[in-house]
Amino acid sequence: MLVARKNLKRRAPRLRDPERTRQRLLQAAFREVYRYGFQSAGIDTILAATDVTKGALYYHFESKDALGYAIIEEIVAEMTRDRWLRPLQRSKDKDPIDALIGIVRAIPAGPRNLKGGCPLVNLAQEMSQLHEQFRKRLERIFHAWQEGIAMALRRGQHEGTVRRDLVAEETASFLVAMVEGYEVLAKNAQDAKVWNMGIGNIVGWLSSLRAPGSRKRG
Amino acid sequence: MLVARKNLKRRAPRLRDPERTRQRLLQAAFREVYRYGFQSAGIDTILAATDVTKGALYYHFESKDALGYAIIEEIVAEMTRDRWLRPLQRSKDKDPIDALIGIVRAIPAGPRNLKGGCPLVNLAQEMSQLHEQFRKRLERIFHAWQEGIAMALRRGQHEGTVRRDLVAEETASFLVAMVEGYEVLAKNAQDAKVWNMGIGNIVGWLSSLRAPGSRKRG
DNA sequence: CCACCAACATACCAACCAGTCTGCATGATC
DNA sequence: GATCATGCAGACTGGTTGGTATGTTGGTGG
Repeated sequence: MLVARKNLKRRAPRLRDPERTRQRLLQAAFREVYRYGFQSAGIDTILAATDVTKGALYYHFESKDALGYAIIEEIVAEMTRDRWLRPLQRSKDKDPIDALIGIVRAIPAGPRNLKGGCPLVNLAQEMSQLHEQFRKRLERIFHAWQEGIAMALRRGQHEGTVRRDLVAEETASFLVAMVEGYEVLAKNAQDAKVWNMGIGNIVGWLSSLRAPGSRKRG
Repeated sequence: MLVARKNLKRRAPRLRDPERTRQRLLQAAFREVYRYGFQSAGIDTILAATDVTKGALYYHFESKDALGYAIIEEIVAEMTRDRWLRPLQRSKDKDPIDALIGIVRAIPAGPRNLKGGCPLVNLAQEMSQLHEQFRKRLERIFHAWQEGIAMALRRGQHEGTVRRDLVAEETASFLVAMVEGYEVLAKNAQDAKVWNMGIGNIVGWLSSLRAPGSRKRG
């Protein structure tokens, strides 16, 4: 007598908006990866955070690795562009030191960022030694970041606002290292004071890059 | 008629040296954790790298977490003491800036360290937001590290070799952030040139901490 | 020489994991 | 209005995971 019941309870009317589904997946996956790391982020956990199913995920992404690549190239890279490269582009008529100080000061110190640290560092630390495909993609971001800073510094050297005795690429990498380093310290301390102290130190160092005779700090 | 055969093939004469067994486990676990991260390091993989069995592991360590704590407190902490705190102690009669420059220059840039980065940063990045017990133990190390540097700087200020206008704790944390930051960059780039450039930048910055009138770089 | 305990060895387990497979609804096309 | 590809839904699978239960030694005190 057992009638084979079809137990397919539709959860919601199908969206039929594949691009939107893809974006939802990407965002949820990013949050999970940001929190637990790529390796420890579970596919099922990601799906549970959305109303998307496994079928949809593997329709849009070939594998978990492919999902990771998309996170790096579409979300993490975009964050760097948004926070560093575009502001540097926008302030092409200003003193680059001022622009950099403004950018560093604008990095949010809210509890979320404090807890999770910098997504770029997180992924790089976890994956770059294990997975060459991840490493290459992450390095592109680091490179673009440093190159953006270096370009601004070179312009400043040309315009006379930045000391001419320093090598732009080296100084740019130094700034990146400082930011990333304090990001690590603040994340471990889970304390906004650590981060604010770091900002202060970095800003002070940035000021020391001004060309002698250039405007002093306002 | 099936006689229950005892299939216990002894692998080697029992060592009967529990402390040695514990150390072997710790070292193998450290290597695995260093490579793959704590969460992704598998118990079975660790055991496969030694000739120790699961029974022995769970005799010496209550859980995987306990094993992680031991790695932090007995291996990672010891590395920091060995590389930073003891050299600073030993050079109590020297200029602390010279001592710090020597220490930074002595950080190995070989392919192994380059690949894996700094174990302290690796663990902190992975665990500090997920697991309070890990975070607390790691923070103790960071704190001791910074405090060791700060003490040396204070002594230098007292003796007149270090600028008096800087706050020792802040400067110490800045140095730590720089080292950790370049550690991240070098690990991602997988390139010794990045690390050497970082050393150069850090040494240059350290030199700028000398008190005016104090001996110039030799 | 026997009891006992530290120090393991090994089989086993439930939970979880990334990934697959089959099926089905829906809008576009002819 | 039949056909078909797109865009999924969801059960299932083989392998791996940390952890446990139970057994087995070698040394040692009595």
